[in-house]
Amino acid sequence: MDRGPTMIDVAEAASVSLKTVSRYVNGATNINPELAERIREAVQTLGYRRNLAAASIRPGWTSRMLGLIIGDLGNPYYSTLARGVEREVHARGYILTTASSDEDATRNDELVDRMLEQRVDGLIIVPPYTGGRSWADLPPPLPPRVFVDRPAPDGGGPTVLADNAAGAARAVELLLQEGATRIAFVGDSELISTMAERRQGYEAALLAAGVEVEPSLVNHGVHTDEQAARTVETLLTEHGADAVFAANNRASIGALRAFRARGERVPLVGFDDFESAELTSPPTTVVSHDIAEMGAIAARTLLDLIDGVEPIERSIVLPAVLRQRGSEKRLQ
Amino acid sequence: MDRGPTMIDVAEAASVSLKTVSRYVNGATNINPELAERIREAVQTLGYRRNLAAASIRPGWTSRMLGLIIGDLGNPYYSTLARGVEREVHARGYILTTASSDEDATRNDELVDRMLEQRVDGLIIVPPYTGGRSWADLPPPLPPRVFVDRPAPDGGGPTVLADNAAGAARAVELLLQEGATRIAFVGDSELISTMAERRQGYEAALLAAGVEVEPSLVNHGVHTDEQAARTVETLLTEHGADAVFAANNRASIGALRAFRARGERVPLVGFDDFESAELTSPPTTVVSHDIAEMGAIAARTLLDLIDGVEPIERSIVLPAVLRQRGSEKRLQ
DNA sequence: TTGTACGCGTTATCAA
DNA sequence: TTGATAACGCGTACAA
Repeated sequence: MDRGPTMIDVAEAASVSLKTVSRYVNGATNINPELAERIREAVQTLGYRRNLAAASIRPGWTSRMLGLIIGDLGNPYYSTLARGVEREVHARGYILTTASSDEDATRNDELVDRMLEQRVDGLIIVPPYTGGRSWADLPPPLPPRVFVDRPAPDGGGPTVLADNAAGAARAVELLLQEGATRIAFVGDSELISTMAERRQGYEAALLAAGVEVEPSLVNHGVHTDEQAARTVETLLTEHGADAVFAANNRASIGALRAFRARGERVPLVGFDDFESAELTSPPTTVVSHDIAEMGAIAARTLLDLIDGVEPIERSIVLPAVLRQRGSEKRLQ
Repeated sequence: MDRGPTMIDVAEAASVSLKTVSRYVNGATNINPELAERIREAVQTLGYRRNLAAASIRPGWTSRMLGLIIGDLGNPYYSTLARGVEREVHARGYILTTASSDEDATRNDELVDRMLEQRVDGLIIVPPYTGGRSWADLPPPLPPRVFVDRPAPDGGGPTVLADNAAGAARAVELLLQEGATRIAFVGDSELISTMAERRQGYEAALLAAGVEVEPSLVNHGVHTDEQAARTVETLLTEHGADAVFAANNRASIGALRAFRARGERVPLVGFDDFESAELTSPPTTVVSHDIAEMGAIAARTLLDLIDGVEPIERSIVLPAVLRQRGSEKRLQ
């Protein structure tokens, strides 16, 4: 099997020593121009390509590869985050290996192991919903690592989060201003930290306004648009909900489907923006944060960590902003 | 700097030779159970992790890493494709490094070089719109590689494509059936092969129906929704278009925006599905292909190639199917 | 079944 | 400025 020419081949072709080629390849300046030219030629004609894997096993050298583990690359939320990470990482000369954990803790741990065996210089991880190994139990040396979107697991590390509670409260306040009194909460499992926080924000806003929290209006465990649509339908027909806070974009889309099927809508505010929120009738109001920026910040934090710069804050929280588009209003 | 324990450390701790540890780690069966147990313990207590980068430089061994280069990870179209690739790749024990070329040929070539230096076992590439290096000019050995979504460049390799022309023709036929006679084409630059093919399908369908192709109705170079919205507005007010074929999803979204701004719509069929096509009023009819499946097929083709199995077909073409939802109809 | 010795492609030391 | 030689962590002939 042909593995391509090596430095030795180049050295022979250029009639210089191995070390001189190494110097040339690594951009050393103290090289006789004549030899440099011979080496350049040899590299050209042989089609030499350096072997970074071989270089990386030398002491003091690294792979200049980073690992990113997210829930699902196919989910626009995470791919946007990945894009933000990628931008920063490439700007600093690293490449990125990406993998989806499918929110499975075991799978997540396997991917961590695999990437560490591949000797990535650091990891950016969106922790799976629940469970998984504690970082405190891992054998040293622990790699530089940063957690995003959800709190770091036990023994974790620096974390970049969105302000879920404040964002949710902001959404609910808006619905209250519009005169709603029976605001439904529709979201995924409470075991997901973002969901629990958004739920807290929802309750805090209600309490602050003197509105009682009614358990029958709070719905967790909604994984798909279809489930969300059925849930919203039930909330409207059986529980007298007069507004909906959709705690993620699947819930928003489900609510919109339910409205369409019913031919009737109530005020709606969602959490997380989605591609065509502006195309719905009326356009959908959401609270959302800059996901790509969240990824970029996580990447910068990790790269700093690799360079030995400890982050000032152990946890960075990004604000969620309101994008008011009309769906929070009552029907005219 | 601590680089973690090596096989030598494990061998010493377990009082066995290096080779026995190597055998153990690689799952050889012919090991004295007693020694195996000692090694297991040593691995456990030392927290040994194998160094795949070091292993990969041995003859006959590889990195078990694959590279994927796409236009933009943040674009749902490509992230869906990436997810399809990832699924197959992980199932066969590989990890995937992903990178966005931003449709820049030079950037694409740089990424190819970097991944080859990192010694990936193969590459999956969405070729940038235009230009870039010819594969025929690259020095051997050329890595296993597969191209997706657009035709392979000069000297390329196996390719997985969608049937753009047939899909576009199908969309236009549907609009013709609804009685449209002045069907506008709205899409991105003709330099993008998918766009050129969709344009061809558009013209072929018109000609087959005996409808003349009118240049003023054909619009290339639309990159954003905003541009598309303005273009559609002009088509409706100044060129008497009575239907729109939107050649990608940005064009679809732009058309929907223009309709909303005007408070009036004409029949519309788009190419490529989008997240909330079912939420628009009416739901948007599209022709689309299975992007994740396209990625999965590309991945399988590459993995086969790595195993020495040449693909039967040099080019695999996936059908585009019609998802009829109502937007192709005239107003009642 | 186990171990010694060597090579993979690269960079670093140190003497020339 | 250059070059011989020794690592880096690992897998494998080949000998024991």
